Amino acid sequence: MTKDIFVTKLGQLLAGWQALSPEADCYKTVEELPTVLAQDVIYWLHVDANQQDWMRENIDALKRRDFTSKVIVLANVPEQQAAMLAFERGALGYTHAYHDPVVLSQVRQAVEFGGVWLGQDVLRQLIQVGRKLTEQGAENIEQTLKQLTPREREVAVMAAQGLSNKSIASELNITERTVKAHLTAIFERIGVRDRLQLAIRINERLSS
Amino acid sequence: MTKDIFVTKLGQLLAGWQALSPEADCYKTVEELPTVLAQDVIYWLHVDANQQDWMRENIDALKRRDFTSKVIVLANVPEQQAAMLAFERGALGYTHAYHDPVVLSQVRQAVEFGGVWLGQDVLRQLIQVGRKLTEQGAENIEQTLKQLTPREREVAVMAAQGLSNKSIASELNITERTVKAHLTAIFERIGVRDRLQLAIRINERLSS
DNA sequence: GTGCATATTGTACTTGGGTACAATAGACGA
DNA sequence: TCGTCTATTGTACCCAAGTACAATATGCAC
Repeated sequence: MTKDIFVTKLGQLLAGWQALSPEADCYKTVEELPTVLAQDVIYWLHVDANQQDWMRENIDALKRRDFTSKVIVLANVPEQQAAMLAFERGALGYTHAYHDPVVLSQVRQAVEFGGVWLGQDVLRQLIQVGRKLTEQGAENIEQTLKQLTPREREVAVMAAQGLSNKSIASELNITERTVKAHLTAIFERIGVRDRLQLAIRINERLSS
Repeated sequence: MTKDIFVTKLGQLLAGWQALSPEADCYKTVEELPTVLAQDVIYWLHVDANQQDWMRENIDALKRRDFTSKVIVLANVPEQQAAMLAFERGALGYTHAYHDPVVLSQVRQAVEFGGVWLGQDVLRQLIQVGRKLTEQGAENIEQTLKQLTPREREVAVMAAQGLSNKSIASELNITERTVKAHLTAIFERIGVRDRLQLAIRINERLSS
């Protein structure tokens, strides 16, 4: 059975949380947590407004302890910004701290079964910006880079990041001349005329 | 009580779906659906591999009928691409068609309670690309460009698009020398050393 | 009127990027 | 074995980009 562990500065469970999980443990900080824990644990991290740094650090700490641990963030004041930060650091859920136990149970189950939980607004925002990048991005870039040999790919990416031929050369332990040779081949293959065009083409949607 | 309506080319419910919702209706196409329906409906759209167009059209059709309708996509072969397309069109869930009824029930509840459901991999991809755009993106670029004079902004953007000094000059009806002067000022102000760095900086997060 | 910011242009110079000729060597499949 | 692909390097050359000296004109705030 999955165990719930709450981390909240309050030092005790909110009524809703207790209803959700009567036998849950509760700690004030991540540091207080015992080093050895059961396998199946869901951590509920309670976060006040304007504590994004604290949240991030604590998620990181939990992930360090056990990379597979499942973390759900309970926000007093849910914000898209914070939500995305949370998910980026590896949280699997982000929801309102004062939600109905029914909803919280919902969130927990989603996470328990390997899914994630987030509000529609958060998702919507992610979708809008995310899709273009993945659709044209990943795909097109891959398509573009796939035309190149492995070595050329290295050079192409480095050049696109703004490195000089000299830097690339010393990075790859080859001469500047060789870098130039690769670049000439790259330009030809990709169909651009110089490294600036290459950078634009590659960075266009790569920003992953 | 929420009603489940399945749309699948199979013409009948899979065993798992039946277990999930014994009294669910089932249609072969969206067109077959009766025009008037109960309020609380969750549509399950069953999609084969390589049918993204079909999926998109059907989600759109369901949304047209009732903008608030909740759509969950059941994919025979789940793909991130398709998942993001689905969410973009307004779907609230995307999962494997042959998942265990327990999981499906999970998905349904999440959607029923106003959440969404998606796999970790999909989310992860969205987060990575999405966050930067929203956080640093538009904002930082504006911040960067705001340091420049109007004329410099024009030049900066054109240079970042890969235009040569000569092109920019003729485009703006000024001499190449003037373009260079602007660029020198731009580099100084922005804190980059050449037009490639400028392009990277500007294109970095502009793609929104 | 005196500064200050903006926009414009000139000449001369340095330098990094890119191309045009190359050549050499290893890996690998037909 | 022979040809093709990949990776490497050399010399010489051209040119766009950028800098180092500038100067000039306009508009606006104090």
